Amino acid sequence: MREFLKTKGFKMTPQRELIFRSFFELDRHVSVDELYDKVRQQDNTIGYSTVWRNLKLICKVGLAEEVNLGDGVTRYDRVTQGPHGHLYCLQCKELVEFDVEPVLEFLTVAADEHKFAPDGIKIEIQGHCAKCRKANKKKARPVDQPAAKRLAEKRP
Amino acid sequence: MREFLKTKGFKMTPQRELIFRSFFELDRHVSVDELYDKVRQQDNTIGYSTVWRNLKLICKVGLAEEVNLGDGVTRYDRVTQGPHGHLYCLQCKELVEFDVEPVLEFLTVAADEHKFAPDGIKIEIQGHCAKCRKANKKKARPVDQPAAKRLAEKRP
DNA sequence: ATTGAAAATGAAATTCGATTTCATTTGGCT
DNA sequence: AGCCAAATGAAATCGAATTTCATTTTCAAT
Ligand SMILES: [Mn+2]
Ligand SMILES: [Mn+2]
Ligand SMILES: [Zn+2]
Ligand SMILES: [Zn+2]
Repeated sequence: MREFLKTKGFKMTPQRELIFRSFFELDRHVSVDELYDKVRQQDNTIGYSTVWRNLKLICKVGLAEEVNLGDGVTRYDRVTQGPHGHLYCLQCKELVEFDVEPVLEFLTVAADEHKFAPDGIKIEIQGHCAKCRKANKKKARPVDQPAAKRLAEKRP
Repeated sequence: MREFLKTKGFKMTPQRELIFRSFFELDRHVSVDELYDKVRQQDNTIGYSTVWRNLKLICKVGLAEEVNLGDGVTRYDRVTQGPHGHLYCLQCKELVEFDVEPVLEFLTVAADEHKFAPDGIKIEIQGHCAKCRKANKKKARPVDQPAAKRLAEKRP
C-alpha cells in the first residue's frame, strides 16, 4: 500500500495507514461518519477532515467510489469485481448487492442508441428488506384492527 | 386540479396555481431553482419556500418524484407512463430518458431472490452525450499533441 | 355576507453534510 | 541534519434543504 501510494505521489502517514486499513476491514458502503467513529476507537486524535480527505483519496486512486442513495449521506463503496446493483432498504438502510451482469448488454445498447458514451451505471432497487417487513408485520397486527376490518368489509 | 387537490385536503391559491401550471408546462427534471426562476417571471413576489413546498406537494400527491443524480441538486421528475432510466451527461447535465421495460422482469426476480419488497427502481447511466463529445473532440485535437504522442509511443 | 379554523405564504433563520482555509506538523528526500 | 511539499486538525465556510414564525388567505359552515 505504501508503495502503491508512493508511485502515485502520495505520502504515508500513521493516520492514513489507520484510515485505509479500517476502510478495507470494514464492511462496504461506509459513510465518513461511520469510518470516523471506527477510526477514532484506535486513535481519538484523528480529525474528521483527515478521514474525509483520505476517503476521497481512496476514490481518487480507484479503490472505491462514492455512492449516493438520495438519503443525504455519501457512502464509499469499495471497488471489487465488476459492476453491481444495490438493494436499499428504506427502513433500516441496509444495503445489499446483487449481480447486474445480465442487464449490462441491454444498457450498453440503450446508451449507444442515444449516442451516449457511458462512464458508469447505477442500478438501485429501493424497498424493504425481509427483516424489516417481518418486524413490521408483527408490530402492526395487534393494533391494526381497523385496517383489517376495512379489508374484510371490502371483500363482498 | 383544484378539485383533485380538494379531495386530498389541500387548498388552492394563486401561487399554487401558477407553480403547478409552470411545473407541468416546463420540461421535466427541474430543480427548485429552475422552477423558482420560471415562476418568478410571472409573479415576482412568490417566495422560494413556497415553490419548494409545492414541489414537495406535487410529489406527495403522486404527480412527480424526486431525482437525485449525485450532483447535489434534487430534481423533480413528472410521473408519466412507466418507469424509465436516465442517461445523464456529466458535462452539460442533460438528462434523457430511456425505456427500461425489458430489464424490469430481471430486477424483480433479483429483488425477490433476496426477499426484498421493491418500492422503486433507479437506473442511471452517466457519461457524455453526443453533443459534448463532439464539442470536446474539436477543442482537444489541436492542443492534445502530447497525449497523441504518448499514445503513439506506447504502441510498439 | 360573515366568520373562524386550518392551511398557505414569504422572509428569515436554521440545519447539516460537504468542502475549504489556515496555521502547524510530518514524511521522504538529499 | 535540513529542506519542502504533502498531510493534518480545528475551525470556518458553503450551499441546498428544511424549518420557523408572523401574517395572510382559503373555504366551509353559519
Ligand atoms: Mn456496492
Ligand atoms: Mn425522468
Ligand atoms: Zn430493512
Ligand atoms: Zn452533454
